[in-house]
Amino acid sequence: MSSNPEGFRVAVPVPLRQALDYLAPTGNNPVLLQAGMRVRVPVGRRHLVGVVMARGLSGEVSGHRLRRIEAILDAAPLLDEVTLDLIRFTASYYHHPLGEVVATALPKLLRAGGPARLSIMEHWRIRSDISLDDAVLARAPRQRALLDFMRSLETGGQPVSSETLAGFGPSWRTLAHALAARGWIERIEKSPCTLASGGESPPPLNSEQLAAVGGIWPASTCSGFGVHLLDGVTGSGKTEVYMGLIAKALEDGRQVLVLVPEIGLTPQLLKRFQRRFSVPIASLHSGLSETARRDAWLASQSGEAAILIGTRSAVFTPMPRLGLIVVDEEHDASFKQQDGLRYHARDLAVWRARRQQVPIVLGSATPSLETLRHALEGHYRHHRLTRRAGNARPPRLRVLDIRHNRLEAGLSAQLMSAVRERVEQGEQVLLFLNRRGYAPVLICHECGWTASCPRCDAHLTWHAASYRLRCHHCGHETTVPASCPECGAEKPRPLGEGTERVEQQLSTAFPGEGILRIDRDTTRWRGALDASLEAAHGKSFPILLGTQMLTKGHHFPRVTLVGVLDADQGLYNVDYRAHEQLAQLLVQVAGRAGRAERPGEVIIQTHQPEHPLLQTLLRGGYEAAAVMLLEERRISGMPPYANLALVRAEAVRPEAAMRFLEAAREVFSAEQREGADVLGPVPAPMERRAGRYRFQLLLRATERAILHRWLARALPVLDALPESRRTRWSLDVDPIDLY
DNA sequence: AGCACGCCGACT
DNA sequence: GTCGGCGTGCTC
Repeated sequence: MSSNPEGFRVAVPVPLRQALDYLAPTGNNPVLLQAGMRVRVPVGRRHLVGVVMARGLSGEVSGHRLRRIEAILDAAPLLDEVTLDLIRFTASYYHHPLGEVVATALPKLLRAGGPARLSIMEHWRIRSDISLDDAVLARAPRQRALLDFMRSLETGGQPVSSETLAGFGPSWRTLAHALAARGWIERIEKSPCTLASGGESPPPLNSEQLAAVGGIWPASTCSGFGVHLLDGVTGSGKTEVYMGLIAKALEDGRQVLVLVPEIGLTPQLLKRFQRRFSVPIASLHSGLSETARRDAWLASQSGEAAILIGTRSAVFTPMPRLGLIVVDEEHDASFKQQDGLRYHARDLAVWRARRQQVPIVLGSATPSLETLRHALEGHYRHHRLTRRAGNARPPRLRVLDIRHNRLEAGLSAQLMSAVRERVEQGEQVLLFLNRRGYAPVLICHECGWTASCPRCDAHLTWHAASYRLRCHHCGHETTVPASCPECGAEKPRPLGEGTERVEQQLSTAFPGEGILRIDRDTTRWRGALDASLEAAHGKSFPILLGTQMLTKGHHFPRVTLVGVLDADQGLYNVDYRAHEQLAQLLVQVAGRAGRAERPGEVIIQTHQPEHPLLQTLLRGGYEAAAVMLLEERRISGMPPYANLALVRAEAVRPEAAMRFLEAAREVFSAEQREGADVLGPVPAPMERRAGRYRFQLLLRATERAILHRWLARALPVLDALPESRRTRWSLDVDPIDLY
């Protein structure tokens, strides 16, 4: 028998590193209160929703200061032990406040203390068992119109939500009830999961695919933890391997977590899974309402959903019967959160797989150097898919030396004639330029003045369509000056080119040919990207032109030529990851081209045709280039051969940020041990952004454990520094770029 | 993060 | 004499 009062460790949403101690609530049997339940607790003068992390008190706070839990919000733990462990690990690995990690793990509605109950979701479905009476319908044209509307959604017998039906018009409900009265449609309360029709039989897998499936899930039951790199060129059927594995996991009664990048591919994958599997599938992505997010989360947490497809934050969703994790396009930067809690969902997924003893598959045509190193050194199993479906041949890459060429809006004569040839043959061309707007710089040819952002160290981009100058870093906007503000000369001129200018040039060169531009400016509105991609698949646009957006995920089977207008951007970039990203980008765009009958061609315009990265990529493909880059990283002592953490600081007055980082440097130096070094503080590559001056301090260690012990010693000292409150600063463990 | 407390300038 | 500026400090 202990005389200690019953207490609990509660994580609350405040920027404190640890959980707080609370006494058990009154009037309840404390045995009922378990780790993973939400509670309401007093914090200062406020009342916040927290999550019980553990039973017991830390003992760091004297008894008379302890306060009592006010209310228990859950009858059963919302977060299981695995998820609580994942949260604890995330907080310690990224050195981030525990309560904020908990907040990331929960959907907003649950974070706010709302009930952990599914909403009742009203849906409507056309009944297939009752035949329609055309004569009756002819006299009820509005009802007929609603029926046609439901059919036009092409849900394949799936119920349609009331939200969707409301798109028909204000009278939809009256009409729906009339149709229901005739027995032609029915109202149902649907689960948050898509109840898949399934049944589509899998295509025969080739030997490589079979070997991958067999190597990852060899037994009839889950074989335990293992990390598998599924390294497959575009079109080699990685998704079929995922589905083969998912089928095995489902047969074993297990749940599957599929993480995808944030590029709107979730619905596409969801549809494919629905056709194949007849199990409930939940999805979590940015397009969902808060209610839908909460419902999908709860369906996964309760075990109802057999498959969860989600972006980054889905890695925190509890799944009681988890049997397999898939991370698709594992190299994609959107798995790393870029503000607040800067976690990498792929890395956390690997940790979670180990914790839950399940296999994890990392899929990519262009694996990150981190993942590739693990695979090459044998820590991860390496499964290669080298054959393209339908025996399509790989695209031919060609470097086009533009040093002595006259370019018209960024297009060389050779590239133009290649485009012309393909267009004349009725084929499709994709041109890639990672710069939107008309021109990145506006310059006065008399005095050399350029339009720059008043709040950033950056030029303003000229947008011709809106006739405005815009800063792509802070959103600042002004009109295009008619004359130079410096010398008064008429009409400053555009320098360099963005997609708008290339589009203009193309429409002059190819009058009457459809040119479709896809970038953030043309797809700003909801659904616009989908509509554009749809249009791109049709025959009306022989020429597609776009930014990075166009290179991810989508395949355009009619494209036989890809032109990369400016590879130099990536070659000259000083960031340590720039070459890796360029190699990935070139291989990914190349993957958009080619089909069985005719191999695709990729033309890369550059001023450095002999650059080792381009040459290695051309001769040996992505893996050869990646191996070369790995060697460079090893020699320069950069990841994955070193472990980095970046302290960023920003302030309106540059001295404030700099003073903090200088103090921080002192602290880190004092705590420094063998195998660690500090670089900086230095100004960020773009020193001033949105009116704030930005500086950074880079911490590097040979071993991960050294870095983390170092951070653990230094950060509490840093927190106590008076300078640390006067400037906005953050810590980025494993930064993916040094900006 | 919030939300207090606290000590110095322009207002009914 | 007070309302309110945001510097400093704390939250079990």
